[in-house]
Amino acid sequence: MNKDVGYLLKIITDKLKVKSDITLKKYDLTFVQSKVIAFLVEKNNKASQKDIANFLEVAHSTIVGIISRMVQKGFLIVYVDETDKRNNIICLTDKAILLWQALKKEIKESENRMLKDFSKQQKFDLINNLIQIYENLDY
Amino acid sequence: MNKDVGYLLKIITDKLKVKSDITLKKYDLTFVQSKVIAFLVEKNNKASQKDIANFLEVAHSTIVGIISRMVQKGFLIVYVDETDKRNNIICLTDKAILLWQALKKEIKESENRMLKDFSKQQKFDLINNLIQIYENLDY
DNA sequence: CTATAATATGTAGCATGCTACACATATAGG
DNA sequence: CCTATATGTGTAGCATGCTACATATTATAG
Repeated sequence: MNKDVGYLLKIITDKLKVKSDITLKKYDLTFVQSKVIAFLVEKNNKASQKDIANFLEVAHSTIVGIISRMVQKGFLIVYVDETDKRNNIICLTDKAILLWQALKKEIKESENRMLKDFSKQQKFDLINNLIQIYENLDY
Repeated sequence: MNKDVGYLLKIITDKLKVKSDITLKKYDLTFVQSKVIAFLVEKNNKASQKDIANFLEVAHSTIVGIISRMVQKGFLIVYVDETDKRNNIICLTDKAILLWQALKKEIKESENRMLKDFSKQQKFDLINNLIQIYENLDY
């Protein structure tokens, strides 16, 4: 196996996405879509489109498609913020809220599977290393 | 910052791709395309389409687009293997070979920037942890 | 030899990322 | 108030992933 870190990160991320998409298919959700629901739950079911883009750290144009597909499937509702008409406000539908407990379990299990047999210290070091790499990419 | 490992891996990979694409734009190449050239150099400038897909660990259908764009731009030549007509054989053009030294330097620098201030031991542990995560995803 | 299985590639359709450009709405400075 | 700037969203066009299906070629079993 090639041990270049950039390469490893890429193939892990691809694989994680494929595996997660398979797991989440029974809910009619994708990996990224599940992250949007998790974020909205955390934010008490109300966030602007921009907030979601900031959380996922993607370009605003990327979010447009993700949200519109989730609206299409009945997971989200979008309305214009009347106090600042530039903002789209995004909320979960009942359908999404009802899914949350099961979804939360899947997300936790996915993380546990990924870090199977990692000690607390190893996890801590790994996370710090990843944050360091993320920051090193600000050049 | 959210410290979920799956999330960290994703945003690092996205950022690495964006940064690399900017760096490689002067050669008219993308991150993935540079990996194809690196692989072909390593393989003495001859590999099947399938070999490249295996190396990048992507579906065969993904490779079709990557190779055809690289052929379009004059970096690759494709011909059918006469000893086994199922295989497409891929080679670098002179244009790609002439780029290689500069490209190699960029790839190395990218890796160094990413792991700036990591000790040898830290790098070693990180790589082993990543390999472990990759294997844990085989469930 | 011939039928079946395995292997390699191609195509269609989709999801998720990006940049570049356009437009609407708010905010701030004069 | 009005103009310039900042902020949020939308669209177009592209690159890179995927699955599912189709086709061509080779290998293998009977």
